[in-house]
Amino acid sequence: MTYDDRRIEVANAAWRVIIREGLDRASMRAIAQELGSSTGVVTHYFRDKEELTLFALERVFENTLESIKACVKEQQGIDRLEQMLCLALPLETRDRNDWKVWVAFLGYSIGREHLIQEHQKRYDILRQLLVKELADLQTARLIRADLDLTFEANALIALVDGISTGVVIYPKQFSAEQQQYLVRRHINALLISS
Amino acid sequence: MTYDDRRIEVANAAWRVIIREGLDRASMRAIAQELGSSTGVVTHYFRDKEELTLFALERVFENTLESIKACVKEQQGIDRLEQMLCLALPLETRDRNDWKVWVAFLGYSIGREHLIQEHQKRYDILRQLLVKELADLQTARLIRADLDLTFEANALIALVDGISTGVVIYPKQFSAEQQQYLVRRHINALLISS
DNA sequence: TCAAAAACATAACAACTGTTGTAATAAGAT
DNA sequence: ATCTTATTACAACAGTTGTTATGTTTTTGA
Repeated sequence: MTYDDRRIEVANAAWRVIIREGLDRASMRAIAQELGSSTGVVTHYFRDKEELTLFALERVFENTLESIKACVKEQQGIDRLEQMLCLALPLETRDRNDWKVWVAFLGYSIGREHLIQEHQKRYDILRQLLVKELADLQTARLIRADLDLTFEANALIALVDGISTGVVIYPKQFSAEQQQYLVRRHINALLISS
Repeated sequence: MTYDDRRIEVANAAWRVIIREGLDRASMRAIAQELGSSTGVVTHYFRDKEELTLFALERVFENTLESIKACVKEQQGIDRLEQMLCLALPLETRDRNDWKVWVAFLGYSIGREHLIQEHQKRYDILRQLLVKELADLQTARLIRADLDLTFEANALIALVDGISTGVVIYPKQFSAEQQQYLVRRHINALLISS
């Protein structure tokens, strides 16, 4: 097992503790115990706690981002945009855990300006991705030409964010079909009215 | 000053610390210092920390809920629904602080099942309010008759939640006009298509 | 095979946490 | 004025936290 693999194992342990106990209760000792080792391991692979928790968050983000980017190569047109958004949604029970970590970090960032900036960075990446996607759809004349693409990208992020937060709080709130329907309905409002 | 007034003063101090330092760093001592007194005052008015923090959250919720209910008596029809949702949004810089507390609690609830249930209770209240509102609009034949009102209420909550979270993370993301526009556009999709 | 390095364990540190008990003070009523 | 009660202060408690330092074990590489 390589250094990086072991690092990821530690981060995964942190990931599990955060989901089970909460971010502020994910102590070094709790993470080490979850990993089945001593705190020495944790401190050996991560300079301090912040580096560890940020790495765990980065992994959650990067994982879904990659699955989104992968989808881009397989789909086309409006379906592609819809698929991209749906891949970010907690359609399956499994995906809900990633969103739990995300929401935990969001709340943890209140009152910590540098963590807020971390989130801004990630939202920026998502926004760029969506703006690019919307621009393609616009040149293909599939969505309206008078749209403010940055604004619409933000609106799509807010849509996914709102749905997912609701599902994290109360899983039965939206079924997978209902989540997809909301995305479709939102996108429909962007289409060329013909 | 009555007992309840003083209680609220303590809760307001907690509210300020949560916004400034974060929920997990809002210690009894930090709150007492913000209040300009000793921790004895804090423990005197609240059994324990959870009672205090939940009271602070309840106040945030109750305040916006009351302003929403007040608006109900002054407006009518579709405008009323729109106004209700806009009152929950962080249109002004001031409102953002309440949303910061809300988001902080949301993240803090991850891994704490009883806090999740607290949030469910509050979402239930909002949902009931919106379902009732939508039902009135339906009987007035202002919105489509084939809508699942509970689902649509949840969708509206998700909309407001998503927008507000975005604004908390990056205030310039949505101007007040843009927030209102998103609400209007969403509502438009519910109208009778004529 | 053997030294060098990486990986892990353990313990101690100081700082901070919520809570509790006790004492001091202020307010109000009799 | 005096007794009672509400309010506030302070200190101590036991527990937890992140971090650091110092060992111990294991692996690696020549």
